[in-house]
Amino acid sequence: MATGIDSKAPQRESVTRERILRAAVDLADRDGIQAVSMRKIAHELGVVPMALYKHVSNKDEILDGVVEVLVGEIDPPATRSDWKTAFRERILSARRVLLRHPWASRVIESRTQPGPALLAYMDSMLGLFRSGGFSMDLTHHAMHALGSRVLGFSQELFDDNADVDPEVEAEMYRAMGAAFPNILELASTVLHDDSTVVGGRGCDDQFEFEFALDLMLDGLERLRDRA
Amino acid sequence: MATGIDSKAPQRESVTRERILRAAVDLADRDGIQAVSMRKIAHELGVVPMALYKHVSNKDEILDGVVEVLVGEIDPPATRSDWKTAFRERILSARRVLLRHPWASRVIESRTQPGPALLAYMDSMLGLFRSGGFSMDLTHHAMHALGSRVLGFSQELFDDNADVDPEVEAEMYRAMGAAFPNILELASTVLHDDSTVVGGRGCDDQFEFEFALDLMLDGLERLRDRA
DNA sequence: TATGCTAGGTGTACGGCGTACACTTTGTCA
DNA sequence: TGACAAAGTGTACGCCGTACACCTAGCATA
Repeated sequence: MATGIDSKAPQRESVTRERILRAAVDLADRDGIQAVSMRKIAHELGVVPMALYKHVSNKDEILDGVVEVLVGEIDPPATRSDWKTAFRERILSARRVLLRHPWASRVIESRTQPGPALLAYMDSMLGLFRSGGFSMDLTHHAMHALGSRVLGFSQELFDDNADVDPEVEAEMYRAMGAAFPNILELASTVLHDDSTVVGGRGCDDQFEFEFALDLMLDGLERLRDRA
Repeated sequence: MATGIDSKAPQRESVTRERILRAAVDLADRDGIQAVSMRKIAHELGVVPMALYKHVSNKDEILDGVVEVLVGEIDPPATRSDWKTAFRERILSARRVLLRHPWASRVIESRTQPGPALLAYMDSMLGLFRSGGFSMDLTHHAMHALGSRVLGFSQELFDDNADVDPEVEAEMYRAMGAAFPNILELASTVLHDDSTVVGGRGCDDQFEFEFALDLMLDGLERLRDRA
């Protein structure tokens, strides 16, 4: 009681690197990635923007840190499973993280150097391949081939999550019909098939993701066995 | 000579949508994508920033247009080839475009809706699958699986083009050794193997790209034949 | 020839951004 | 008690996209 450090008074919890990262994640979850600015993070913490610079050196460092936080949310690899199951499960765990944080893939893509958590994740994924009997060379190619899929996302060419009302969409397809017959046919096939699919959206993203993942894993396994 | 529209005086060529797009591409090629701003484009055209808004409605429209320009640079599909060769060649042509414009993949990723040129490209690629005897369903999954690879790029997890001097890099690997043994082993394998590779860099990106592409195409072909 | 419309270009301004730099405040220990 | 360092503040700069009012030149019509 003499020292004055008694944790009595709540005294407006002070800023730390960790609180900054948490605020950034929360902000992105709540208001989207474009809401993550030094000013808004600071506001969230009840502090002036420049105060953040006592704990991080710039915004990029915050984004790097956010990626590390996200990677930290991925489950550890299952022990006592064959390499393929363990690998697949871990990727699907990463994917669940990304689905919780829809803005995350954009942030990850924007980073240019991996931090310790991401390195550890990659190292562990490499280890799974090696334990499955893959040569170092093939493991290397495999990781490149998988690309961002090892983190649970794939780069779709355009975001079909845009919510256009079905009427407009139907009109669009009609207009496209003459010029783009294959797209038209694809659209009608997909829309027809998926009447039962969750959300009524065009395609089942989870299915497409696992389809592509298994296509790669099976192909890689075949290459391993051929050698 | 009476009308006054004589094309004698050069009279400082006026702004058009096309000149705006060309200026944007040139600017990105020369100074990087972050240099593409309304102000800089306008400056490039010898005009005030707000003048651009008489020809495009906002910056997003310019970026959409830039993507269309890029897609227009992709070679048309080879006629008289089997589906796989034609498909592969066209993707590699798209890749050449992206290598000419290293900033392009970032712009493409940032777009949310495809324009006419991209739709036409996709339609034609779908057509190649169909002509190769793929069902509409399998074609659909194939396009999802390929993702941005149909446009010639793959989303690498981090950009190993960062130019760190080899000494620093070696030190990094040494430090990593204990914590990330697999990465260390991979790095030494790759660095050893690639002493002859173009540019002396870590990996041969073109090889990795084609490796992954062929892995997918072969896998897809097998699925087609099984059905 | 005079009138007025229109397309294209201008100037100013606003609110956002990241962050450099100089400052005050606060808490700790000698 | 006084010094020092760490944490937080305030102001300012140069960027960004773009809303809005304005000006100007060229043209068709009366």
